[in-house]
Amino acid sequence: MRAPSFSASTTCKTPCCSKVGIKRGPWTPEEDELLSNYVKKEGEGRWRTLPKRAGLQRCGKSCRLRWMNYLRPSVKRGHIAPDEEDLILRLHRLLGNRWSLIAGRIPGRTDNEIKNYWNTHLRPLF
DNA sequence: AATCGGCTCAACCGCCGGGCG
DNA sequence: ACGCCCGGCGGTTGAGCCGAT
Repeated sequence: MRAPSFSASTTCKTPCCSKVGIKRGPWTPEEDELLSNYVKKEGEGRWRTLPKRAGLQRCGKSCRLRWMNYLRPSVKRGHIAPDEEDLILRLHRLLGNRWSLIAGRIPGRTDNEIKNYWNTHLRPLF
């Protein structure tokens, strides 16, 4: 888990967290529920204004990331099977660090998950 | 039982390209 | 034709977990 090492107004320079009252860090089940329900009802997109509409104290990018990587029904989550690992290896040899391209060819896996898997399990082998 | 170090992985950041007014 | 804004991408971070000492 990550604590927002964040002092309200002075340090952060990025657009998405420069506003006070915008939450960062790990998502709670309540937030997941809010986001999940909203996107299922209204569809994906319009991320920047979504948090307000959904009643979330988050920036749009954070909502998008959370939905894309964890809440979307199509994401599989969990252990990478041997054939999936093999696919990742072959695709990476072919494409390099184009994680989203690789993810696009592995059903149910996200670019973030594949990138993590590569960095922690596979890259040390090279 | 307590501490230490390595690893995991959810979530962050900055940057960039494309679409749209 | 040309900025501006947004979403998408790749790289990076660090709290918490877990096994070793």
